[in-house]
Amino acid sequence: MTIDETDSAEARRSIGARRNPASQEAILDAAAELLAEVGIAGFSIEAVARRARAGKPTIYRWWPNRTALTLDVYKRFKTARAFPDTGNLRDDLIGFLDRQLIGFWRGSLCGLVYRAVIAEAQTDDGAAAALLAYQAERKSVAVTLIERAKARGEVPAETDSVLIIDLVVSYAWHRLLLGQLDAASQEIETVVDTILRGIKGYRPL
Amino acid sequence: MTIDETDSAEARRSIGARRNPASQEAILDAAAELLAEVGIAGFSIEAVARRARAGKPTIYRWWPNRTALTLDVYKRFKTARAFPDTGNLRDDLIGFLDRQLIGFWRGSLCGLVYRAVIAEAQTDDGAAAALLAYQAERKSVAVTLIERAKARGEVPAETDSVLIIDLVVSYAWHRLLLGQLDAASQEIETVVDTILRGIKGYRPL
Amino acid sequence: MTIDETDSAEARRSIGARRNPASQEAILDAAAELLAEVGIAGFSIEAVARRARAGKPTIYRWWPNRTALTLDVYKRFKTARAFPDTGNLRDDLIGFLDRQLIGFWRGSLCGLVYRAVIAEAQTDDGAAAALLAYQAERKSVAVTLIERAKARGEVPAETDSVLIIDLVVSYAWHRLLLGQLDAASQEIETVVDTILRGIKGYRPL
Amino acid sequence: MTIDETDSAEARRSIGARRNPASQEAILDAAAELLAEVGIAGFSIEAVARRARAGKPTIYRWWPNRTALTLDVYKRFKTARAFPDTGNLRDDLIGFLDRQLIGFWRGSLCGLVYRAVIAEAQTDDGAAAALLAYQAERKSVAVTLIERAKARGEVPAETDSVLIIDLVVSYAWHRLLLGQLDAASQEIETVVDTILRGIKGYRPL
DNA sequence: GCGTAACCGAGACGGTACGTCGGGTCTTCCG
DNA sequence: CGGAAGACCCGACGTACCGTCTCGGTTACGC
Repeated sequence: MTIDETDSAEARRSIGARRNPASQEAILDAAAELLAEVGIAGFSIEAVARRARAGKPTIYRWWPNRTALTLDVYKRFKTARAFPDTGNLRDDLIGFLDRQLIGFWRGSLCGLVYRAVIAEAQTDDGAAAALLAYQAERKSVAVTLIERAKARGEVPAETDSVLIIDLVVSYAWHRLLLGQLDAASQEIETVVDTILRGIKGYRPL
Repeated sequence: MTIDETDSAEARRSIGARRNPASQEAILDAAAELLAEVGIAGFSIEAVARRARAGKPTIYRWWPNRTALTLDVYKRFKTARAFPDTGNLRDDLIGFLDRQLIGFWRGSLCGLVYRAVIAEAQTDDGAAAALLAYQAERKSVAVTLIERAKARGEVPAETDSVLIIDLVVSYAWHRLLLGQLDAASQEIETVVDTILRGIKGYRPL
Repeated sequence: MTIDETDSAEARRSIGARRNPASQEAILDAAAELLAEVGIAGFSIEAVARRARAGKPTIYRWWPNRTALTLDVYKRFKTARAFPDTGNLRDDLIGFLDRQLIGFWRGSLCGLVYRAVIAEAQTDDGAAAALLAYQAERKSVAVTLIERAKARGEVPAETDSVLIIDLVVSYAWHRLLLGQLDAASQEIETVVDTILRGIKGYRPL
Repeated sequence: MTIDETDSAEARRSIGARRNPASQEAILDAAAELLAEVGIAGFSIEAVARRARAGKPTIYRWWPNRTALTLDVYKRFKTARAFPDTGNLRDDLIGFLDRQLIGFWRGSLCGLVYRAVIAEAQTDDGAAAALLAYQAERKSVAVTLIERAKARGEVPAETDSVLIIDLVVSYAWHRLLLGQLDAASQEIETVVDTILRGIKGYRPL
């Protein structure tokens, strides 16, 4: 973890009439540490301020509510991860599920953080909006996978790209929210195959 | 709604050294009403007690925490809903999505309540366990849809019934949690078709 | 202490349509024990009922409120103590202060209990009334000391007996309520002498 | 009463990172009013907070418990009252009893408040210590009455000044705690005379 | 000799208050 | 103007007792 301890540090002072990056760092660090240590419950603005040696108003100045902060912690961890073009849709989607969703959540705090964000979005309208916006942006990126396949002639042009991505993401969310990421990582290929080709041998009556 | 007003009722008394069903009813009623009126936020034990004209200790006596109460409210609404056999899997699944999940959540408080339960399950371990158990039970019922199709020869015997149901349920959860049930109800058929047959015209390279 | 343990005893049953002395004993025992163990604070009807293995209504049936119970505990300890006639008022009053008030309170739980009663009388009207009645009764007995002295010709017939007793009792209360019984027992004789003869050598201008 | 109504006032805001005197005033005012209106019972932190439009935490921030608050209310009322020198001990003591104790308690809330303080001192150790300290300070002032008389040659130098004051104060407490201040104010002179000269016509055997 | 009345234990009930925690706002002071 | 600090009001948390009530069972007394 790239978190440097700030507990015993000298209190940061203002650096004049502009945002102090050190404070923002300290706050995000503290938030991440808290999430790691005490989990979603017990993650409060108050606790973050205490640990970061920051004033609550400093937090509220830059993040309108707890959700925004949580989401920022999430984004911070979400290093830019490209969507490498494997040349075929199946492997693209497998990689998407594995490295951007399930595997990514499993391997870091991010699963925890994202669960927190989703939970808050059920309570808080602002959080819901923020999450929706974030979702839309992420999906629009993921949709390029499908568009690439269309360009290759792998799937027809009239394919509903968004729906396909929705199905993939929905599956990942479901597993995340039920704490079943481990099981999920076992069946990624099956899931992708099902979404691409449907039920093998399906014979409608 | 099957809720009869209890606000102006005479205060309930103890009926001796055992649980007073009227109180429990009033508490669950009040909880449901509150969820309907103010949503998940603002749904507090304190508010429930006020509206139900019940003492807080009476609530805590029977429900260890807010999650338990919320789950009880959900179960209360979840009337037994059958899975009518339409004779083909496609219509079965459409009916499942429409009447048991998306449409059901849209048409009542249940969507709201379920969102609350899922949110709390991210914070509270007990809630998570309760939700998992409930999920497992519901899914095991839904799986019979697939099994019926297997018996009809509609799908091969080796089809992973649970995965199919998981995909369907995942999609519904995703829409629920993002507050997109209305949009979801428009594309139920497309979703089912995709899950059954995959991407139409998919031509793997 | 004459308290026999009742915790592990078989629960007492009703003995028919009359007061069960065993229950009353157990309740008073439990109350006394609690006062001895946890002091005035933490002495609650609930705790008494638990320890005595009695139902709360059984307590409320026989004692209208906590104060009445406390007062009964006090009376229970207050074994009949006569006012032996020493033949002169000074020794009578010294004995009264020493054996009925200060020394008596010092040597047992009674000081504690009486402090509790007085404290409750400040809050509870019923308690105030009960205490007043008890006071009146006790004082009327003590007044006989003065009447005996009148009969002996030791003090004039027009002496205000009640006032003299009031002064003696007031002094004892004051010391009790400030937790200064130990110091008080040292100056009993001086107090009595002052009350009987006033300030020695007082020469009004 | 010097209490200005704050019920309908605009809610006080924070005045920055330091104690808001307006809040403290409002809280003490509310406490005094409550004591005046509903007496010692029903005087709760909760009720004070409600009436003062203050948060409970604000009260607990500055007063560790109810006793501390009650004592502050008492001190607030205890305006500096001098001990005018009448030139003779009898009138000095009568004035002391009448204006500093019995009459003072009768004429204001102070009797009520002081009863509350004494009651709480029986339960709470901190309150007991505070009361003792207050008592000691008050008595040390009152003792000057006797010292003045000594200087005048009215009483011998070896007179136990503290004991005389104790007797006077004890009598006042006793009447206060039994709610007999009205009766007490009738017999102030008799009490003082008895303390000064003893039982008139006392003839020890 | 049998109903009935009062007692007993138990414990749930609606309440009130407790003392604590956190949310989000505000203001002061310093840089 | 930014940032630390911390007080402010508010409201919810979960707990402890209060005094009342009803229950099922038991026993003694009176008809």
